[in-house]
Parts: sequence; C-alpha cells; structure tokens
Amino acid sequence: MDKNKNVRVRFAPSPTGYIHIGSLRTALFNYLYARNTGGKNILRIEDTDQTRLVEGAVDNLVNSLELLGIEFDEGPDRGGDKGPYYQSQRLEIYRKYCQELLDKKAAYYAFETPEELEEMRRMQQLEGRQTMYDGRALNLTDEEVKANLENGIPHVIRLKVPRDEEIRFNDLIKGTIKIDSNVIDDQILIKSDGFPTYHLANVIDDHLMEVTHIIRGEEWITSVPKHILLYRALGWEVPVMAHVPLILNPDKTKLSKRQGDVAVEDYLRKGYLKEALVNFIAMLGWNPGEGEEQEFFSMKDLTEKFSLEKVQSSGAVFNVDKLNWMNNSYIKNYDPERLLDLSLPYFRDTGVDVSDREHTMKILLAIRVYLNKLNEIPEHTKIFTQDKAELTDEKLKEYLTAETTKTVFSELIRQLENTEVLTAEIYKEKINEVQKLTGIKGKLLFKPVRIALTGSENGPDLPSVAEILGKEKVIKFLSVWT
RNA sequence: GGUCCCAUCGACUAGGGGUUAGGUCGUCACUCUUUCACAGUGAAAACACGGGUUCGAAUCCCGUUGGGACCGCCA
Repeated sequence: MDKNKNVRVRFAPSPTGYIHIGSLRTALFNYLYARNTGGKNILRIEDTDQTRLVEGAVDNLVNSLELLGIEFDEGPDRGGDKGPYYQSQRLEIYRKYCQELLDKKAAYYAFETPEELEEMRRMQQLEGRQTMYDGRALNLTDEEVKANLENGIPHVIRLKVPRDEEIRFNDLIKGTIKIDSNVIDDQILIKSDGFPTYHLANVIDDHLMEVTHIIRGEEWITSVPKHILLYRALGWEVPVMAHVPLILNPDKTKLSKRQGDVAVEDYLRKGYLKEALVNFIAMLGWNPGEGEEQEFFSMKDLTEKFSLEKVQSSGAVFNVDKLNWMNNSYIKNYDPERLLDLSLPYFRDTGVDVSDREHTMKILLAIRVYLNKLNEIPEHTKIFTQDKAELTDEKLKEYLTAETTKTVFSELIRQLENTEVLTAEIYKEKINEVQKLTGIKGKLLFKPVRIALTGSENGPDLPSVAEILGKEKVIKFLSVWT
C-alpha cells in the first residue's frame, strides 16, 4: 500500500455547468485516495474548449463538491504554487512545450480544413477502415510549411506517432495494457484557435503540477498511448494510471441523460442526503473487501478504508432502488434537528406552518419512514393540512356509513370534548374508553376513525396523527359523519 | 468495422485452486403492528460457454460468445 506523503492527484473537469454522477465518483475516488495516503488533491479546470464555456460553472462545481465533503488542497479558488489552475490561463506554457515537440520532430504542422478531414474520414469509412488522420501534411517540405505559416493559413499541430511499435503501460485497476502504435491517431495537440487539446494540456499540466497518480474514467484508456508518447518525447516520467470503470444505465450503456438524471445537482435537489449519495457512489465500483459486509460508511470511514486495489474492474449499473433504500436509511437515522433544517424547503408549498417548528417536527418524524427522498414530503403531508378528509377511494365510504360508525364517532367526540389538549397518549386512552363503552372493536372501531381523519385506510400511527391534527380538527372531521 | 476493456443471483458485490458459493438492494412468503410502512424471520435467485493446466477449477491459461468504451480542431 502506497502511504507516501508525496501523492498528488487531480480532478480535472471541464466546466460544462453541472457535475455528472460519473464525475462525482472520479472526484470522490481522487479525494479518498489523497486523504488515505496523506497526499494532495488538486482541482484543475480544463476549459480549453472555447465553444463550451458555461458561465458560473466553476463556482457551481466547487460548491457542489465541497457541499458533498470533497475538498481540494489546490485549485482555482484556493491557489497553490503550481497554478494557474485554469488551463485557459496556461496557454503560454503549452506553446512553449509544443515548440519543443516541434523542434524534436515529435510534432508537425498540418493545414487541412475541417471539411477536408471530414471527407477523408468519409472515404475511410466507405472502405471500412478505421478513421484516422493519414499523415498527409508530413509530405510538406519545410519550405512549404514555412510559406503556409507566413501566409497565415489556419493550421493545427499534430503529434507524430511512430509506426510499428507496441505501447504498453500498467494500470492499477486494469493491469497491463498494450496498444499497437499503428492504430494511434496523429492527435491534434494545438487547435487552429491556438488552444491546446485535452491530450497536450493534460500531459503538460500533470507533469508540471507533479501529479503522481492519474485517477479518471475508463473512457480515457484508449488515449493513454498518445499521452505516453508525449511524456516520452518531453523526457518526462509517466504518472501511475488508474482507470475506474464506468457507471452504467440499467441497460449497461454508459450512464446518460436519456435514461434518468445524471447531474449531482438533480439528486441533491430531489432531497437525497449528501451522506447517502457519497456512500452510495463510493460503493459503486469499490468495496472494502476481505469479507467486510458493512454497507454504511461515513466520509471519514471511506478515507480510512479506501484503496485503488479494491476498485472493481468492471462497470457498475446505477441502481436507483438501492440509492433510495440507502437514502431512506439515512433519513430514518438522521439527527432530527438537522433533518428538519434540510427538510424545511420541501415543506414550502404543503400548507404546513413551518414557523411552528415543533409542529413541523412532529409531522416530519411521523412521515420520515416513508421518505426515500425529501421531495416526497408533500405527498405525505396532505393528511395533516386538508380541511376535509378526501377519500382516496370511494369504496372507503362504506366504513364511514356503517351503522356502528355513528356510534363510535359520537362517543369519541364526546370523550374528546372533555379533554384539554389532545396528545397521542390521551387519544389512546379515549379510543379504549370508546371501545369499552360501545362494545365495538377491531376493524369496525379503528378503520372508520382513520378514514374519517385522513381519507385513507393506511398511513402513520393514528394516535400521532390525531395529536398532530389537534382536538378541533379531529372533532370536526368526525362530526361530518355523525 | 478497427482497437482496447470487461464477465459471480435481475442489480451492487464477497470469495481468487478443495466453500452447503456469503452479504446488501429488489422480489415473494411469514411474524410483528388492529392500517400501510418500519422491524424481524425465511424463500426463490449467480460462477456465460468450450477447451486446457491440476488429484481437484467459480478461482490459473487459451479460445468462443456476450456486453461496453473509444475511434472529433470535445473533454
């Protein structure tokens, strides 16, 4: 186990406006690994695509991650001596190293237009070959290149990939991976707008920021050889690689918007507790192993137990049912005061008087067992706010019009009118009293009362419901049927 | 199509030469609760297939099949 203090990992998202669940897990694993090893967790913003900039995305990203308990030691908003941490502010650096690659003949200029390239790919596809740049610009003489440059012809800079060579690397999660250099594309390193592509920028930054371990999604695996070529050309050491498997849709394809929510913000907004979300995401692809059967882990537990060796090598389906179960467990066991604070926004349009904290708390505690997520609060508060109990099913009326019901209700009302305040305890006493006096019991006694009070034949514990409703309302609801 | 990755119940996974293949979600049944839910108990449910290696393979090797990712002047 690697416990040395020099570990430096990075989370390097592009600021597209929201955090994908898959990104969250990558960020989480980086954070856990950094904390577990006593290393540093770095945030770097990969904003080299000028066409995809989103206003305020970085703030949102940092806020959301910190809210979830994922902290950074270096990054755009907290500095560090390896900055700047925005790639868009590092253009000079990329240019410098790209020149070095050019000088070393490890990269070359190319002048094709996007249209030309598209045509080239179309032909390749027609012939059933793999689409990749055919290296035509390599045929340009130095003079031609120079002339093109002087004439201001738009150009890119490409990586010159050697032929007939096997590139291999060792991945901490996947093991040894070998790729034939003949299938590696002459990747564009600098785009015609002067910005670097991911491939160039990430190699340079990882080196300069002294990143020791690259932990990222599996979708990057096929571009690793390009990166290795870059490291090699620049004479740099390649960081340790750890490619974590993808998070999948139920149909096993890469988790996508099409099949449900993918943004962390969506889950938070729906009222998944951050502890549950983190716990669940961590267990997707990682587990402590060694026969450990615990499923609930705090962030602290996770940082103590996490290791890259225990990360699964196959993809994991994102199972909302299990997330719901886990979130419900957290809700049931959460500190009531904190849970109430978090729940308040979800009470907003329910008609519950949230200024009465004690009252709101009673409702929350009565219904929390039903909640998979906080945004389900409104559908469970109706019974406490309605002015008359609306029947969920017309058939329930049978109970209310039953002969015995009138007797029960009249007696219960009489009993209740003699009480000061109605508590759950008192309700229990009174209903027992009614049973004794009327001789009516069982279903005939309890069901009509529940239905008259809530409109439904099931729901939270009736004495609690009665207490929350209060004496006036209970009597009023019962009176309707006498 | 090419390259790469992956393969234990429906899902998440433990186990990594000898196990009645264990746990969790979900499903079903029962118990509890005069309701539903919760809780508890129990059940059904998996080593993709074929070859090796071995006394012995879910476990190691090879192949097949299946699934996925990537093949952009996106990251």
